[in-house]
Amino acid sequence: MPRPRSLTPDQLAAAALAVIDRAGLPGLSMRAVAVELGISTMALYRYVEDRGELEALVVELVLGAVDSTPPPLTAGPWRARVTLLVDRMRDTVGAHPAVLPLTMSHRHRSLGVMRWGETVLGVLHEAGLGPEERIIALRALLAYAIGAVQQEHLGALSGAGTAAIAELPAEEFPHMTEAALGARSLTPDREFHGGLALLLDGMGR
Amino acid sequence: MPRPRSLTPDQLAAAALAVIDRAGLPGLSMRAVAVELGISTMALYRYVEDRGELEALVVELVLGAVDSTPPPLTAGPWRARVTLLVDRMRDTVGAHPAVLPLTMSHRHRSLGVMRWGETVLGVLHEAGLGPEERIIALRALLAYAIGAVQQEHLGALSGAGTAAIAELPAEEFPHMTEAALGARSLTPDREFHGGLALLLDGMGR
DNA sequence: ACCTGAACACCGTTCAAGT
DNA sequence: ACCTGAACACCGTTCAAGT
Repeated sequence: MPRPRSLTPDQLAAAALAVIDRAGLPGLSMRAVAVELGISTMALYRYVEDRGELEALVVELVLGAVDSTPPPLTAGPWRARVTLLVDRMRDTVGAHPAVLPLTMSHRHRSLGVMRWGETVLGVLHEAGLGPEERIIALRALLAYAIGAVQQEHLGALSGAGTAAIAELPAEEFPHMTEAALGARSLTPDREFHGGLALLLDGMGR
Repeated sequence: MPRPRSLTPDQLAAAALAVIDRAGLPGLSMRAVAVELGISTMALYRYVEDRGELEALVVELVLGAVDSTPPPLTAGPWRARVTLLVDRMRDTVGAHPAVLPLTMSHRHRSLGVMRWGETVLGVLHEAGLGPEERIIALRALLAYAIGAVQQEHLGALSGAGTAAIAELPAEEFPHMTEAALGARSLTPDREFHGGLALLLDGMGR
């Protein structure tokens, strides 16, 4: 229905993302985005069917920014290259954690993510994984990356949550309290790469 | 601030969950929950500070339902027992996928999840993992389970997304299109357990 | 003192009234 | 034909008016 005029979808999404970065996800509204763009609220509907479509544009903008350049062979063995790719995805999503809930309400079919997946599959292919192994590995890597970013930014068991866990009754939660103590020195980065290493170990056989 | 009267937090949460299950997350409103309970809208504020607190109660209700009973030793080796526990978490979250976005906006400190984590750590302990290995493993399992459920229910690369991937230009996405073909016969269950097996393999060394 | 309905300040979206 | 502001039907929450 939109008969665009002077604004590109990317400009719309960038304006919405600016609103989100400034005022958080609750601050996102059609009116706020219109003000950000200096147009009337209703003018937004020239470009977008409804609010959901605007949200989808934001998701595309954020996820589409992931770097899918194939890591050079000089980056090391395939494990190192997959790690580099997964790190890029983590950084991409982690750059705008407030957008995370939107990725869940919009079945994104981001070309950027597709290209990233293509690159990952290529490395896994070189690593000698079979066809089905590659799919399972790719999806597991993506599931882990997304879940880990979520936990890191809003989860119960990581980061700030650790302190709360340490205060659980030790009689009922002996392992949890002990784990919380051990986690004091565990940075989010080491935690993320530790879990990723488990996945990569599993792929190596 | 609430000076509860006749309703328990669980009853509030159950009413809100009923609304969500019937009308979806967008259908959740203070007014709708009040109607569900047969009380005035403002009476809700006797039990709850604001809408966010009500949402948190829903998250607690859903996640708290996870079965944390230690799997009997007869359930098999530790891998099988961890798998059983992770499956339970997957089933718990998967039972109300519409609630998933709420788990992201509310740092849940669910006792149920804590108990589940305690049980998982116990099995990992018996499996011979060291203290830090156990934390990393637990968090990786949780990240994977959450991310996988999300992908399964709303993600881009799984389920219905596969068809769209198969239609990508094969020249630019040779691996993706091939993977989509191979994924035709890959059920969500096998996919989930395939990825989980990768993690477990990594823990086994 | 307690409860609650009207009211307020928002929201997404419709639509008629302007050009 | 195009654009847009008022209006509508919601929303969460405040608060004064009722008991």
